[in-house]
Amino acid sequence: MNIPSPIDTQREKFGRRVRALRTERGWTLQELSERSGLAISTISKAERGIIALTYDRLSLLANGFGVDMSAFFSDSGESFVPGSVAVARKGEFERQETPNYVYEMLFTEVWNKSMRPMMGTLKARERHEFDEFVRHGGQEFLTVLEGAVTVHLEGRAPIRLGVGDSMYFDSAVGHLYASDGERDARILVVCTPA
Amino acid sequence: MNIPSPIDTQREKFGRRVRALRTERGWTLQELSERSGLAISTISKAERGIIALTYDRLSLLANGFGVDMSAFFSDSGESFVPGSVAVARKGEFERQETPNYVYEMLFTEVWNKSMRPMMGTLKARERHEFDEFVRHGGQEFLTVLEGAVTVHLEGRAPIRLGVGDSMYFDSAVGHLYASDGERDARILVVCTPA
DNA sequence: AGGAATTTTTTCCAATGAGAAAATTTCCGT
DNA sequence: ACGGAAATTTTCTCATTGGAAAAAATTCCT
Repeated sequence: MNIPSPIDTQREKFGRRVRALRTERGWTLQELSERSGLAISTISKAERGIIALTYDRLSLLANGFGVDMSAFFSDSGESFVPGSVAVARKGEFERQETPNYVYEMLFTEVWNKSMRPMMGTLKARERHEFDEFVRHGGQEFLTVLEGAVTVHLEGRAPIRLGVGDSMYFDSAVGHLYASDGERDARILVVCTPA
Repeated sequence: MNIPSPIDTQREKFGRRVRALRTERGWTLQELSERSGLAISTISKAERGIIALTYDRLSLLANGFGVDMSAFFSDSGESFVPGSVAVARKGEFERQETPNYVYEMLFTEVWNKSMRPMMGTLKARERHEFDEFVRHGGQEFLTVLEGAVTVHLEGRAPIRLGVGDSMYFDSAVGHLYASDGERDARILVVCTPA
């Protein structure tokens, strides 16, 4: 009856997504059924790719989850499951150390994020090493949490930032951060991929 | 037969959107039919909200238009001028005030960024007003700069965050922030568009 | 206006989705 | 292992969708 086709895998993918959303919250079919108004059996079949939900059921389902419809389709890959939530407690970050920086990458376990946040500590120093400018795709947001920072942008005058100051720029522009004060500086950087 | 319901208006809204997408391109039903593989009559009915397309037809339709499925449900953005740099000094933000929050949007002048950073102050209060959950496309990063915050996520237990804690989640999940301590809380939020 | 070509809507029937309830499986504690 | 409760899948039936073709409406000529 059912000829295997790209649509079927699509459908199955969708089903897995729904099931992930549900089990992640620890809900049973019945609970989701009550929240969304769909029949238990309908959800069960949808999760296994046996049927393709109609638009209106999809809408109800999204409501039941308390998510926007687009959550089902956002093709942020398979890894960042729609509806995902991750919490990182202070200090629970993955440390990455270089002579001049200490970076703590946040949420490395959540793949395919559309943002890569990291906390950085810039070590105080008199004279800067000859760091290379960094260039990459995407855009970059930087804010200073403690201390003072000098941002060097290729082809521009250095920019001094104090606590509470922030910057937003195209990461393709060569860039380089340095602590400016006597003490170490703390910064929060968020990058987007190319 | 058909009892008028919120779903119907939903459905009609969707239909109008599809029709807009099609006429915008100057396509006839037939042309879209050939591109998508759906029958002319099916598209016609869907555009007028007579029927609710199933997931797989929706998928085909998106293909026909050459867009991602989520395009049906979210509005779009354009591009960020390559090489852009913007600096925001502390306090130079655009203030946006509500009874419970004060948000300072950063870099509002840089259009079509791939991130929307904002500094928020959550006013301390005993009992929270009945704020609606907020939902939108994209993903969201939150870190606490001062005070303590309780994050309410639809369908989940509230999450308490202290200074230095952070979260990363799918913005499609209904969410709501509240100050948790005696004092106002300061947070930094970065969103990506849908 | 009239008529032909094109586009959209309607009709009809086969195929598929949706839900209630029964059957099965999974998950417990004992 | 066993029994029972809870969760999931299957079955059965009815309602709705989806597509081919006919009917109606619109557009575009002369």
